[in-house]
Amino acid sequence: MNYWLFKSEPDTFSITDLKNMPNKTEHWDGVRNYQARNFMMNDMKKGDLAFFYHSNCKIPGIVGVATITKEAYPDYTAQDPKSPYHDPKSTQENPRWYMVDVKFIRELKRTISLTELKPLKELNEFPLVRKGNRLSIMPVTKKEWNFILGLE
DNA sequence: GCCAACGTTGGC
DNA sequence: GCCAACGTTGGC
Repeated sequence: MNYWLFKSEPDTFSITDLKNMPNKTEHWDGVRNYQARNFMMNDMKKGDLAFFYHSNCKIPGIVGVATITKEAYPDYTAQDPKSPYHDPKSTQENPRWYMVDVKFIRELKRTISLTELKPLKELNEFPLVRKGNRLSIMPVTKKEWNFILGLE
């Protein structure tokens, strides 16, 4: 099993929004970055666990845990001209972008903030705390996963 | 709102 | 295939 971190802007889609979805599940559309897409397509499996991270907000940090319930399939918003995620280069025959389904598991008892995570030497290799990191989906090692949950 | 860091685009 | 220009991300 693999571990992941998903970034989301709470103003757009928060952990609470995920919890309130029917079946507490939502398709993770709008990923338009090849590295993040490749993680989904190549390595993400049903049953994998993921941190839910709030970005671009007052206190950026990890706020919850989710799981993958459906493996990569074409992101249809890329073919929808009305969608903000529309990509004219993506077609039905040759979809450029993919998404997975993500299900809410739980909220953390508290937000584990980016500020708190940054100086921890156990997380030196964790992409999230690296300067200039912009990945919206990133892998988390088992060690990092357990370490971070231990901070809760 | 600023801006550094980064990814993507497209001309050559 | 290089790289400048541009757009976006996301912390602060």
